Amino acid sequence: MTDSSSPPPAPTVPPAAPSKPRREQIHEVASRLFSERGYHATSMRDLAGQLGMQGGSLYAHIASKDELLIGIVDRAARQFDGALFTLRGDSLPAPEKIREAMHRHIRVVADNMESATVFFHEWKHLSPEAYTRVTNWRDTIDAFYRDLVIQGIREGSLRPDLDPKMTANLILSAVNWAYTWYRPGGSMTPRDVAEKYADMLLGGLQAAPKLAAPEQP
Amino acid sequence: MTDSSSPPPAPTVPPAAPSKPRREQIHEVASRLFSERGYHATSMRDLAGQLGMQGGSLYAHIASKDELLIGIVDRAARQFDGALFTLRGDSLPAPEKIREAMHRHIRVVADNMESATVFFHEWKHLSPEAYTRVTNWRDTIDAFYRDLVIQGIREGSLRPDLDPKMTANLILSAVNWAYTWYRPGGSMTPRDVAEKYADMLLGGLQAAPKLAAPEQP
DNA sequence: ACCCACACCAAACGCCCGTTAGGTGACGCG
DNA sequence: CGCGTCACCTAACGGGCGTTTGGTGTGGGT
Repeated sequence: MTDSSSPPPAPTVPPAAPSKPRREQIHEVASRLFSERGYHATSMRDLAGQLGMQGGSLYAHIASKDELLIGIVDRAARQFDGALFTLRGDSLPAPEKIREAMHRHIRVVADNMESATVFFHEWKHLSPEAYTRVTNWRDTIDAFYRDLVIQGIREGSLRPDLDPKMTANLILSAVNWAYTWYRPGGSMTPRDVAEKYADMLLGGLQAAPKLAAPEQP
Repeated sequence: MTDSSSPPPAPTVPPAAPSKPRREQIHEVASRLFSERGYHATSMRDLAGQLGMQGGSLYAHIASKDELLIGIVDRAARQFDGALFTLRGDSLPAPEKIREAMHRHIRVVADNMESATVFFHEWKHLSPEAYTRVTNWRDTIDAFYRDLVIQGIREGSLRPDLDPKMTANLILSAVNWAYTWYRPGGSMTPRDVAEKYADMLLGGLQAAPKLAAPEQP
């Protein structure tokens, strides 16, 4: 912006500037429609109609309907990845790490309700390669939480009788299921949800932890 | 199976015996296909093919594809209802009641994996009346768990600082999400899953609850 | 023997699907 | 002005969809 000596920056054909807005608009609207109605119940003409164009015109910007789905699901997976895997290096005790992981996980869901919903509902309809890619990726997320529990048991911060697989399942149930009920406009932030969930999960629901003593004052 | 002492029960035209096996077969295969591929990705010709017949022949037994979906979803809802609402009267303390409810809930999911999957995935595609019916029904399930938590707080068996809505959400996350990972042939029975989940939820994941030494000895 | 209900088939209906092909107007550059 | 590019449109393609219609063979009842 400050240089006045150079010529206008190649206005003829931007050589490597494929970041046009229209393609992103299509992906955004597709996320919304796929999450609201489902992949197979959304037609390309529906999608085009929401963008004020005809069905066939979409193909000037995208290659196919499958490609749209793959793009949305991959994007969601990358969001989870980016949020969670920076935690691997941290040296927090396991309970804090679980709390933080739940917070980030729920935040990704909350900030990407539409693509997260598509991710959880439509991954079965991906093309075979994308399908196995997503399946393998999910296994690494499972392993992430499982390892986190194992670490906690080893360091003594988590109960030693925990089943790591089932504990990871329980944590994942809590954070994933949020896509069915969380509403971004509501009164709870993702942090609120994560804090409440982590408090309940780590501390337990029961009132008296183990008061073996007679409770006469 | 019916009765062996009475004469053959009106063999000419069973006047009100619509419980033919074929209709049930169709519903069963439809449950399987809808749960595996999704409602919109399953065609009536697919369904008929699995039963060794032509697409049009289905309509001698059923009225429409929508009716099939409604039947499957309603059946699943009735299973949950029958399992949970007999608990309303019981006078157990809340932790036992939560444990038992989770057990029954997970057992319904495990014993009806296919229709439960259809229920959780395809309820958005129901006809408007069935849609609102299912939505309202889900609210009553939410309320059931919420009331259960409120009861526990009142009677002092659950932590007084619990948010009943969020606690019910957490319990429902655990038991509902089971449809995504539970496999009936595996090593865990629904009871095993429910016991582990209830232990973790009620008792908490953390090792040392809070070594009771707030006062100086 | 007749009859009729039954379970199913073969073919078609109208409609919508994802996708492609060719055309049209606007715009910026030489 | 001429040219190319871009975003989009109109129209169509082949095919699959849910569903309907008019048979056809079979088997038990009278």
